[in-house]
Amino acid sequence: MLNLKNSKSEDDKTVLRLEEFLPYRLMVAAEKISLGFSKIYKEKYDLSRPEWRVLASLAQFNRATATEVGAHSSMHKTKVSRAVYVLEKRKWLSRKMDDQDRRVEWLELTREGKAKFSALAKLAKAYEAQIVTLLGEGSAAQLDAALARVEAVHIIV
Amino acid sequence: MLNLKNSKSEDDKTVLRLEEFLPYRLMVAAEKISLGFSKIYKEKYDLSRPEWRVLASLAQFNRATATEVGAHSSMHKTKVSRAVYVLEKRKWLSRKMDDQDRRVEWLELTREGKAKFSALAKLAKAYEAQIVTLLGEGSAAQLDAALARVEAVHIIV
DNA sequence: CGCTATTGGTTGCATATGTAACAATCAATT
DNA sequence: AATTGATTGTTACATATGCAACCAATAGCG
Repeated sequence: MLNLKNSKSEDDKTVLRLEEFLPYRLMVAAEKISLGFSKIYKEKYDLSRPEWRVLASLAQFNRATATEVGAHSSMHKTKVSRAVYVLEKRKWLSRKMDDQDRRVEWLELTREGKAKFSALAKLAKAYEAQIVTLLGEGSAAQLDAALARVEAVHIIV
Repeated sequence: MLNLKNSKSEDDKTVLRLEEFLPYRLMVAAEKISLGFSKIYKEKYDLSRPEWRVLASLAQFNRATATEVGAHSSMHKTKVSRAVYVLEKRKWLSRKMDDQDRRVEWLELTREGKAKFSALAKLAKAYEAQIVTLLGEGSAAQLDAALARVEAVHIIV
């Protein structure tokens, strides 16, 4: 029998529709969802994304090293270093050298940094709630579950 | 996990866990999934992401303007412009001025460009298949459906 | 027509980023 | 103690990016 499937163009491995390609779709979706909130912290608090992430990490940890912040927020250490520098200049965080190991410095939000973060966290939750509403609870739960799977996956390449 | 319900102390609006925040999770997941494939086209074909997207778009359209490519691949026109320049230099695509409207130029992959894309498309499909396998068909379908919802949503901010 | 507005595409500039190299410090081994 | 290696964080450099300004060409409209 003839293999009719092979003659169909949809099976051709050399054809690919970008708008159906998972890495592309995920990236576009992520940029879309992130853009909305980044506008908020950029316009209202003049923060970059790395700065926002450092802020959020320190709010969680109370006290952490730059390495820990980077691990927690999936950022390269140079990004963390630069974001910390800016936040320190703005007096949203303070550094304190470790007594035992003088390579590490402990980062901590100042009172002002904590206050700013609290306000921002409210906006973040409201934004997230808006997204969930727009998606619908069902789709949001689906996305949540799918993301958990992606997070658990180990890609070898 | 998304906190869809109003539970106990976790619903303090001034507290936020970065690793549970949807925009963050989506972005990290997208970077993770995209990184694997970008390594392939960077290392094997010395392509940037914008270049890869232009290549894929032109392979689909056969013939398109830079504006069309940008719309199709979600890229700013300057990114498209620069990617087109590089691909033209490498003789992977050719430009031809429109006869009617001399502002627009039609882009088309050369024979070489098409050949390179065909090879790359195979790798792309294989990569995507690997991701689907790793996620499991169920989670992959979930992700697919959730992404479709995200794509359909209109964020107001 | 002739003026203005719009569109397609490029480029200058300032900013953001990753890589690699670096300084400083600590750990491990001899 | 001295040497070697690893770790923490910063910085110089090259590249990538978005924004705004720009040029060229067309469309709209009086």
